[in-house]
Amino acid sequence: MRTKEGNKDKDILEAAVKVFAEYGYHKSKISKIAEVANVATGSVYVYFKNKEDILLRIFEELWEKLFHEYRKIARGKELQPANKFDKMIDMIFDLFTENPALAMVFVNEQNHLMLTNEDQFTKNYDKFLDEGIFVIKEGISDGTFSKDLDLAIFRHYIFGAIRNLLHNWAKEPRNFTLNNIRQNIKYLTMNGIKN
Amino acid sequence: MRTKEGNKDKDILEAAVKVFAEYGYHKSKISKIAEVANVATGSVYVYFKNKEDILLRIFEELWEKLFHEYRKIARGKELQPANKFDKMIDMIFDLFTENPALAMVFVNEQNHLMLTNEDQFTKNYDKFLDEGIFVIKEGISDGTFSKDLDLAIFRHYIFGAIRNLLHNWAKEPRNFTLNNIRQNIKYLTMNGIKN
Amino acid sequence: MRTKEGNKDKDILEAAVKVFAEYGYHKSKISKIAEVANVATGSVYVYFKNKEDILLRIFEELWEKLFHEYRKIARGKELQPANKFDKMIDMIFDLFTENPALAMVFVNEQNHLMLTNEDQFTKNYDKFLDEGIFVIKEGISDGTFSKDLDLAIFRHYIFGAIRNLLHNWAKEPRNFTLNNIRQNIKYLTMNGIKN
Amino acid sequence: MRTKEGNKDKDILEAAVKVFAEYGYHKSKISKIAEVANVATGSVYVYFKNKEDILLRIFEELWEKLFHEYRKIARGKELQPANKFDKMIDMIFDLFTENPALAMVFVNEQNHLMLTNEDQFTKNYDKFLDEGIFVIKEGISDGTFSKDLDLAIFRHYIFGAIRNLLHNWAKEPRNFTLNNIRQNIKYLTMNGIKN
DNA sequence: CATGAATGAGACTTCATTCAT
DNA sequence: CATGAATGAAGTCTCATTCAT
Repeated sequence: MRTKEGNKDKDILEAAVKVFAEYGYHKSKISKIAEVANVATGSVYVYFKNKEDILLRIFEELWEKLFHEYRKIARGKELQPANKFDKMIDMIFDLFTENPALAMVFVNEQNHLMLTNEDQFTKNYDKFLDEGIFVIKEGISDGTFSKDLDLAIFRHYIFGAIRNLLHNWAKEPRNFTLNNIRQNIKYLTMNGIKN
Repeated sequence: MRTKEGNKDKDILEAAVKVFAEYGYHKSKISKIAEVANVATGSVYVYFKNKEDILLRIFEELWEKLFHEYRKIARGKELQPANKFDKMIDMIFDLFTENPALAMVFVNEQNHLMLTNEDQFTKNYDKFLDEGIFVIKEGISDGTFSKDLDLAIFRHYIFGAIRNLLHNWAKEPRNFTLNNIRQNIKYLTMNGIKN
Repeated sequence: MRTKEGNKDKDILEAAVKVFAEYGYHKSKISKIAEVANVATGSVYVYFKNKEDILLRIFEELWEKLFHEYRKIARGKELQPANKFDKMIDMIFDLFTENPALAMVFVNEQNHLMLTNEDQFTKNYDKFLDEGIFVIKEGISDGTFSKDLDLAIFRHYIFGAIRNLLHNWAKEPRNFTLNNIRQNIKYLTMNGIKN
Repeated sequence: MRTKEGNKDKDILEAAVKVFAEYGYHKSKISKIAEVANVATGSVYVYFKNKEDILLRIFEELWEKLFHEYRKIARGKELQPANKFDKMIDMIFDLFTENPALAMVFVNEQNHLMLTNEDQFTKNYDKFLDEGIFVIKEGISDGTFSKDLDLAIFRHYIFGAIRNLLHNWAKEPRNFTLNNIRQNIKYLTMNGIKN
């Protein structure tokens, strides 16, 4: 047994991602998560208030990360809007390439959180999407993107498209090259929105 | 004997859509569905094998309907591919406009079914998407749509985009006009794929 | 379909014997009994008060029959006690040979009835056994059987032995010849009790 | 952590014997067993897979015990076959004298297990009976017992007789002296089989 | 009488959560 | 902090029984 330096916190979170990805949130047992994390069942409750709290933390860390990366890209001065958008697509794909299980959870368990923690959840989700929209607006201003775009709609459009492709990829990775997916998304979306 | 008055069958299905939409599949109790359907708890089991069977039947009826409509559109001789595509978007939006709860279930509970009934589920899902793809291929042949499209990817792209928009609309209908959503989808996608 | 002249009463009883024999009382469903009897579920309740009542009637008819046959043998003037005893063994074996399913029910479901209908049940059971004991007493009087016998015990002894053999035979008829069983019982018991 | 105080394992088993004896297997509720065992309902499922598993374990422990005792008697060198047989009768009576409820379960719930777990059940049951038959064979060899005995039949004969007497005694102990029962069984059977 | 759809009480079992050590 | 045995609330499903036709 490798000795852990006490990152039980993180171990549990990682285990939970794996387990949620495989069985879905509701069919995932705390005892299974604990087992995968190499931790006693009771220990889970030392670090997390309850089962839902685990899911919440998974998303929080995810939004946090996504938001910061997106913000960095969005507020950068060097790139053009089209390139920023391009980079944003890349960013999200890179993240989930490293952790397909995370993609599954990200895609499938959002609804559960929205049903019970709507406010807290939406806030983070919106902050992240807003950074994307920031870039689109920039592009509209400088004439790169069409000014007919309804941004409130576009944000869900692009997010839904990506989410669904990630889901299908994570479920059956051999059906698609992730790189191929990302190229197609860029192509389809760019054509869709450019002026 | 006590003869069937009305269609308890259908009543239960409709009640289930409402309840699943509101609470999500796992937090929906059979007793609640029965209550909404105005039926005794046990009666649910006269018509459905178990809880999952209800969900399965909801989707089956949905795929059935979607598939037939799509097939009719796809195989028609009068319309151009672009118009067929247009009509397909309309069709799906009309369906869910009439029944927002169905949209919620459609969007959120797919994953659960795929986890447990993958084969049966995927078959119907694929048949439906194939009809859409049929039209895209037609459009590629006659030069309407770009031949660079990767159809395996596009099908998930467009489906994901629509699904997510429907979800967000069904959750908070006042945020969007459905009509607006559909126009934007058509615009974005058409631009994205046209030659 | 053969037209029944309305012996639903008997049809149900016969079906119940078959079903109880195969599944045991508790796992037997009324609907299954009705199906085997070629009758609607509800009709069962036209003829029987409830499930237990069916079992009760099966035993009642059985005791009735056994009691009368035994009484006839016991009170006859021609035979010697040893021959009467012999005939009694034959009688019971003949009955169950014709209807192995009845043997199964007879053997296995007695306890259930005793638990809930003790008085009613015991009365009939005792009346039947008493006729057997009557013969034994006769044999003791005339010196055929040992006067050391405790009749209260012997009645359960011989009945248990027969019951268990019938059970094992009914379950796997090819393991034993019924005739062989009956000869052995006679031999063992006769030796056991004779003076 | 909460450590095991005492043997909940055993407590539940003992409680189950009492409850099964009183109500019969099917009418016994897990909650009742838990209550008698002074344990929470859920705890039962920490130690046993399900209700049937409890019954199975009761019988397993019983066969185990009976088999070992019988084997010890059967394979001993000091006693004569007739004395071994005698001791075997004693042994079984001593066991159930200490625990009448066990006798009830032993007698009444066998059939349920045979219906669903036939193989596993029969194996242990047969092993136990075989030791008894071993002694009978020994007695036939040395001329103590009649060589006309059909052993396959005799085993069920004697077992059924004992079972039924135990049942009737356990149900109404004041009707019989156990000692009286055992003497009569020995007498009847010995006479029945001796040469 | 006959029917079989409808009922709803009831029991098994699961599993998130607690808590004594 | 860590543990995992213990808990008990809660929900699915079964099926004997009823009853409107």
